[in-house]
Amino acid sequence: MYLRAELEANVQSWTQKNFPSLGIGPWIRPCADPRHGHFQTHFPLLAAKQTGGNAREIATRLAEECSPPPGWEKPQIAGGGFVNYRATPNAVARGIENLRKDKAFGIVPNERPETIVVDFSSPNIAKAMHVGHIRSTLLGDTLARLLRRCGNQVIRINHLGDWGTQFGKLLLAYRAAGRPELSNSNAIQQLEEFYKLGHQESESDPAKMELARAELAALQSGDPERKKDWEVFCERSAEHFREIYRRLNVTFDLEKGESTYHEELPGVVEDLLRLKIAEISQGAVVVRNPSISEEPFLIRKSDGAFLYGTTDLAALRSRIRDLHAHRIIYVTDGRQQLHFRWLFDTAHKWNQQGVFEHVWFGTILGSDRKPLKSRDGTPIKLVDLLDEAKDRAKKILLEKRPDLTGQSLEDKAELLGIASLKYADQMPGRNLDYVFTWEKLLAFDGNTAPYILNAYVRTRSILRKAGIETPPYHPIVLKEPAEEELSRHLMQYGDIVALAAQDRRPHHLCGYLFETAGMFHRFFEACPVLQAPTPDLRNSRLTLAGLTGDILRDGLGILGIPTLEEM
RNA sequence: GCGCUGUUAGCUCAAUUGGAUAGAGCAUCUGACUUCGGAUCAGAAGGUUAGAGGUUCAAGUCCUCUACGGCGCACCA
Repeated sequence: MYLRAELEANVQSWTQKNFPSLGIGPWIRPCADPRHGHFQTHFPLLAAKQTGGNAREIATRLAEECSPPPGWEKPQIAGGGFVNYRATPNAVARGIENLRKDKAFGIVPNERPETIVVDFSSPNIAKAMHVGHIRSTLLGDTLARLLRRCGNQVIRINHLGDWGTQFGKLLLAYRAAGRPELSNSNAIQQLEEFYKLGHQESESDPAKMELARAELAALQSGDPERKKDWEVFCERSAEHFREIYRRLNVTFDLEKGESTYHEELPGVVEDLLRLKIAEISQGAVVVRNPSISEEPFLIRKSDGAFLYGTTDLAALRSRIRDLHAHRIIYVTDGRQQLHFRWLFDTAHKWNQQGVFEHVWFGTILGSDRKPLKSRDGTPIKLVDLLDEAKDRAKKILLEKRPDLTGQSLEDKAELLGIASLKYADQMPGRNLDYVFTWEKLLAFDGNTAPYILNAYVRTRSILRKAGIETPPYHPIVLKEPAEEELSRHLMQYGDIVALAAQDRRPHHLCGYLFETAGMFHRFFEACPVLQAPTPDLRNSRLTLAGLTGDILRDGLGILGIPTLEEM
């Protein structure tokens, strides 16, 4: 319990006793303006509104009857019914000493942990990953880590697009070319070209379209030769994905393609028909719900083929039935909102017991403000983006660190480039569309990963110079405003992580870490550590610097950004 | 047409979910150091939160309307 939480507990016990009908809060939040205090509550205003009482009177009672924890100043009443609180430097120092001993840095696990499936990334077989995949991959990865840190059991799933109609066109062109060997180095590029060829041919020639359909049907009914081709496509694609995920350091617990559910699809549709959830309309099988949309949700085409939604229903059921998920979180582009409303609505009618969430993010747009699409335009390949990130980082490193050469230069460039990319992608709120520019995604100045990493490096450098291996535990003494402000800020870490997890919005954590780094830089200017005026102060500042470093590393780690000891 | 979503400083974004005087970065200008790592810090300037009404002690945030973007609306995923 650190600072806010201590005060929260006191205030809650008072509000529970005096105003039980208002719920349990939380009531205490940090002051936006430090002149008012460190923390504030506007509880009296809410209580007055609900009970018809007088806000200032309630504020007075709260201030007088509910004393803050020891070491806090007397609460002050302000405005129409705010109560402001201020912790003394001693109380702050004690809080930091406790936080320093807490291996979780103030992150409190859920009281009721859940098994949560996070479904993210989901690239398509036989296609290169491109910028359109980056947000789902990074957001899903971070959410999985956030939810796990909050005490849940998390299952990360990559739901690969390995069974769509694109395989008919791909097989058509591939087989027409005599099923050539796919080279190790650029198998994906070859596959993309075959697909493009098959697509063009079948779009311009109805007979070819029929052939493509036949290829797909043959594959789906288990023709051995086509099955074998398809397996090669999958294997080669997996190699490509593995390399990207290795560089991004993203992992999955399960990689299950859509093909996994192929056999279950007829049963799903029959089930829904039998339960009168679905009906036949114009030869197709559909689910209706006018409150969602006039148009129905299609789960079987009139030619008998199944769709995206059918596969998703089967996958959803499997996650509940086989993985015992309480909650499934789908991380995709916002354009799929309607699809997921239909999916969740149908799943509930189907009596699938669970909580389903669509965590969506804005579309990545090209410079023309139109979505970057994979078929028209030129989507930037993820490999190229990662390489460019590394190159730009290397240029800056060569300026700042001319002593670096060889492998250590390569390694640092890779780390810094990808760190910047990851941070830039996660820093804006997730429901904004964003226009893709190299400059924005690969910035190294201002609110960026290098700024935060530099603060971390400074914390490590101080400890190194002091001859200390691991961050120490010393009593905390706070003299300067900069160190007190930093200390109070560090104690908000747990609250911010909880907020980011609950909201499924990691950008809160980005903002917090940026502020933390800024406060540390200010502390660094204002408070000499190694040359501190007294040994007690030196020890205190060493401890504070160590703890700041630990929290920066922990927070960046949640965002999937590794730290480095020097840069 | 219906639905979803957005519009905040020149640009890119925040704002603890209805709280007090809307904050950062970039760009511009001015300062600080013979550095516990300058990939830093301090300061200046920059705003009718798209517009108009409404709800209330309090609105960038909620409601209504308008304008302008983006997206989605049966056999693609």
